[in-house]
Amino acid sequence: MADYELGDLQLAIMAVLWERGEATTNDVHTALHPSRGLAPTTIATMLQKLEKKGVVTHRAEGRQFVYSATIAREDVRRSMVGALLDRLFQGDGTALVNHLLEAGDVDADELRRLKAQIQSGKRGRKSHGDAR
Amino acid sequence: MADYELGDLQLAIMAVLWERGEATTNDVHTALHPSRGLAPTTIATMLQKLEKKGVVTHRAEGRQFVYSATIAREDVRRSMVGALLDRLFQGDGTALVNHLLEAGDVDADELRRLKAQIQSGKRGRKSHGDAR
DNA sequence: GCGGTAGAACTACCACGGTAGTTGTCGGAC
DNA sequence: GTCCGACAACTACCGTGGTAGTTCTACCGC
Repeated sequence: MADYELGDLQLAIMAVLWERGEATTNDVHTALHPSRGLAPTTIATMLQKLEKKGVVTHRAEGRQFVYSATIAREDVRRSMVGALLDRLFQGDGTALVNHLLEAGDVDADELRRLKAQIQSGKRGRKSHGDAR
Repeated sequence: MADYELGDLQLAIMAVLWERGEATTNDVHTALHPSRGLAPTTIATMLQKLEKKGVVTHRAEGRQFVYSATIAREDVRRSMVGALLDRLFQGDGTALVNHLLEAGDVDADELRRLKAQIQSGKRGRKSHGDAR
């Protein structure tokens, strides 16, 4: 059930991988450069660290490495949100939703919409046993 | 607008301070010992680090220090939830609520309750312009 | 064939959370 | 007055995210 705790840059990199399926070091660097302006070696190093950690793998394609995530975004979200929930809200999810409302990160309308969506069947199971 | 990023132990300590208003090193240690079994010096060191960071202050009472938080729980929540939101959900609060539902951290009933509560007036101000 | 270049590998560093031992000090008990 | 105990201060150390320079290597073009 692993407990993933990724840092900021790590998540940014993972995001690229999740969005594209796979990407070379260069792809990731290019994608992140505008917003972070990091050296390519920094990305490469991070990718290596992520690999040592087991959350990404690579495959060689000619001279370059093509990386891809080995864990699902959902899994990371689950574990990180869970950790935050425990640490900051003593595990009380409702308190978090409440906070989100207070902070204006979601508004009541969206909540309403969400609720409606839920009731319209799409819900019921609780099979989040795992995945991939 | 400060950006608080506290670690696990740090939050546990802050939680004690927030709950009690103030507490001595020993109080904190005693409160946390059952769950974490840490050495008293560890707590003391952490308290010092938190103080250097500016999130707690102390007042001497006899020969011991009585610590108290200088920042509100809400502020920490705001900044940490905000960071998580950006990093993991690209800032989409609704996606987080959705995740919470999927993960079973809140259920639709609670959401309904929350929504009802909101509509019944308790809401309205949205003064999260800042604070202290 | 040779040199340049692209990209991986290796190494290094800093900051900081977390953990704790050691030392210093001050006040209270005898 | 002296010694002990409580507690703060100082110092240290590890792991890891983040950052990047330097080195190594292999391919490509001339």
